[in-house]
Amino acid sequence: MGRPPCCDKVGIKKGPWTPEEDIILVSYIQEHGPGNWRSVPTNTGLLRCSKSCRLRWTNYLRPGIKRGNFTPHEEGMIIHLQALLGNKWAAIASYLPQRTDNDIKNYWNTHLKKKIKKFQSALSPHMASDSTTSTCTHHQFVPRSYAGDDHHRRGSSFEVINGHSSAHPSLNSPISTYASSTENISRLLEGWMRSSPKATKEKLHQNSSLEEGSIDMTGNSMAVAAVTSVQCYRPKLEQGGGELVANDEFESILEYENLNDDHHQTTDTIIPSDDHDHDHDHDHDHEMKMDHDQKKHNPPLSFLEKWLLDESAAQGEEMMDQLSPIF
DNA sequence: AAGCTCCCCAACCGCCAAACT
DNA sequence: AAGTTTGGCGGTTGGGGAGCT
Repeated sequence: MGRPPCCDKVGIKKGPWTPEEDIILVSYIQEHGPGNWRSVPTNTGLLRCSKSCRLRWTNYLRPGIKRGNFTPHEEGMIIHLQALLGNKWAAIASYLPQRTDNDIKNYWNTHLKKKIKKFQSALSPHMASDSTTSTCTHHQFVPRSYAGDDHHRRGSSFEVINGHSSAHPSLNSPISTYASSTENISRLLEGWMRSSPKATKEKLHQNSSLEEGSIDMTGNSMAVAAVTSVQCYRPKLEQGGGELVANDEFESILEYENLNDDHHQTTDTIIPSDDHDHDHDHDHDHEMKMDHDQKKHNPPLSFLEKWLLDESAAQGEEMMDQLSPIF
């Protein structure tokens, strides 16, 4: 009955991933694409459970990921979106294409929560009780409690277009994806080499499957395959967006959304059917296709999405300006 | 230099809906 | 239809680096 077990519990390695493991995983995914995580440990020989492989890929190795150095713009967006959506990190991450939900969650817990609390304390001591259910000082958005709200909690922040999972809108651009993939692994190895040159040398000798050529794979040749396996997705507001308790401004936007629901195409219908049979020989045609593909994978944002991004950018920066003297 | 504390973040854990047989 | 596993999510933890004494 049911599926076979994803992996045996005995002999499963835990803890930090080594560069060797990363390279094996990335190479495998570049060849086979993300998904079917159950078969990854078996096929790669990695002594990791499928879940660990998936997490490593989505949170660290996946192309297009930017790490650290959150800009004021991003900070503002996170604050804004957290106030709007609550601790829906996956949903928030869908509006910050280069960031993972884990990264945003960490940044919120380690930096922003404190900042907000401090800010609220400065404004009014009684407001600072719980920043996770906080109100945004600019918009007064009060998200309902998401705890126990399974329908809302399990809502996907991505609309799957091509039937693949592990989606992220950052994958909309194959070119940047290519660069980022190379960057991520190179950076990883660079750090590893720098931190322990001796250990690196020893490890390379120990692992016969990792000849120097394998390391070179982190360069262009390695990432080439990644381009072909890139999947395209777009962020989508969760169905439960209407449940938000909002101020007048926001309610009017929701009304606008509702009014336009009948006229809006869904994500599924907005994507034109596959037209790869067309002639792409000429450069012009190619450019046209590139443009078309970009539009196809980045359909126009809904009014709410546009508003959110615009407002987040503007208000976020404004908010950070106000916050800066306090910190 | 050594010891201590604090902080950050990668990775794990547990839960749940969906998928699968 | 029922039982089992996967994939995805949010919460939490602990190793290690940074800063302080």
